[in-house]
Amino acid sequence: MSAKHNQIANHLITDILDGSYRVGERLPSERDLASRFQANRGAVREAMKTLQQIGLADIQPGGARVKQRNQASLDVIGHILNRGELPDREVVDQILVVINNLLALAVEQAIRVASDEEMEAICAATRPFYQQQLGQLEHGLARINLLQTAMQASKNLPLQLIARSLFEQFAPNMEPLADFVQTDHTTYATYAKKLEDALQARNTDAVRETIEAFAALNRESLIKAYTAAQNKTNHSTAQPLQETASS
Amino acid sequence: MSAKHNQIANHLITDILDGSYRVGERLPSERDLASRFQANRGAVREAMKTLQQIGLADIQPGGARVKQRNQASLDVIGHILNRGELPDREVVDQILVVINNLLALAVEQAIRVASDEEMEAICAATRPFYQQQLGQLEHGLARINLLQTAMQASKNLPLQLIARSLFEQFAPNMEPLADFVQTDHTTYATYAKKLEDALQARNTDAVRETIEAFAALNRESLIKAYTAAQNKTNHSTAQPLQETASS
DNA sequence: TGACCAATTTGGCCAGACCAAATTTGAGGA
DNA sequence: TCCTCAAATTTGGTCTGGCCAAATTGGTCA
Repeated sequence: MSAKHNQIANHLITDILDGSYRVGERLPSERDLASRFQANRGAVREAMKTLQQIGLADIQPGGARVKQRNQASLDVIGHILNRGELPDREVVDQILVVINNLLALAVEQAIRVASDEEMEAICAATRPFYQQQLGQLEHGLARINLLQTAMQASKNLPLQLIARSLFEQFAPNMEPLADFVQTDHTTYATYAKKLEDALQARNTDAVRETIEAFAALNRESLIKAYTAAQNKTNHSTAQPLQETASS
Repeated sequence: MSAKHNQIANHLITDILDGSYRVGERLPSERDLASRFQANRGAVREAMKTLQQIGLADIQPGGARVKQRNQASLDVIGHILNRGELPDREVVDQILVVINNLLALAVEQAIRVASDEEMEAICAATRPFYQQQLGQLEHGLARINLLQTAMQASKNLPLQLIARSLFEQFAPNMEPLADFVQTDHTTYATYAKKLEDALQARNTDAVRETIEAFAALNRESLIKAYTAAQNKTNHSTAQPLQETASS
């Protein structure tokens, strides 16, 4: 379905991430790979370029060598999460930590530089949480909207780019867990109200505090989702239905 | 000197960033570009792939279209900073904000998860600032070292990747300003001592506070550096020497 | 005017080839 | 035996020219 060079790239990325090649080791030559994948060297070449820009390989005349994971680009995250049935718990947890912090920073910056209209937009984004009865899906969308609105208002380009890159790699890979996530809407509503108050008071400390509360909430539901998902996949290898698991 | 596809890519990136192509507009076809740059289509192809992965262009059968700046990858930052004689003040300021926040987060996480040895490593990284008489260059290296040590200790992969990507695009582009930066080593030393105390007490709030103080200091010296650099380039178009400019 | 279909354009891929740089290898010398 | 240095090979970078499928475009017909 996807382009051939993407198939090749994904294959190589998976291999590298799985540890099939050690750090510093030389990857097979382009000609070699071309024959292995039954592809033209040009296609392999583009795949290699992907690896290079993702930061997994350092490619020079003489050979391409595998780089260390923590020397890679932010764009590896998606591939790291993509391995296995469920995304790596630890990395997901780390991402949540970072995203929450970025959100806090965005709001903090917004308080400094945003216009009244933009601040109002953020406040408006908090209201659905306690003014409306949201379904699981709508709740997720509302959270995304809050994040985006805050990023917009921060007027900080690097911050926007980071949040966007991170989120776009994060979100699609959380799909396998989606059915097992059960958000505590009530507590969320309480915190949302608190957040709006803090925003309207332009109280940076209170904002950060509230967002950390959100973070704790998210982490908690994540842990539950993981245990639920793991139970499901252990009991039946077939399709997991949306049965509810309680603590 | 550089590879041909890089030349082409850089040319196109510059054009897009300069606004030669409007958002949504179609870029010239690969064959067209190939003849313009007197290059082979394969080389152009690789250049286009670079644009795509940087997130500046969306490339499909039928044509490649320019994307919005805030939809790009984090990797555009370097190219954005690279335009003009001096990097864009605003973006540099935004990057400093983000980096300082990431550093604070890293230390915060380190306090949570790092071993005593790793915490000690961070503390050790703060000492050169007040135990030794550092030159301008050594001072910069010490700051980099502090950042890296903290990132290491945070054990947060996404955080490490973000900080690394951002910093590696940031640092080389600050070269033109390097001669005009004069750091207040004394104040830096004071804050460094405070930071170490906060670290040893594992006091998250104090850490964040201190790092914000660092941020203010950096921003201040940045502003001075910019005014000095601009005066220099205005007065003589030739090589700027390391003359000292005071407020 | 608006919907539909063919011709053209465009990206994706392929085959085979040449060059320069890096690596590997092997021969000669200490 | 071990080291050194040059030749041979490997490898990435580029080129020419061509075919295919999808997207765009333009013209035609209702």
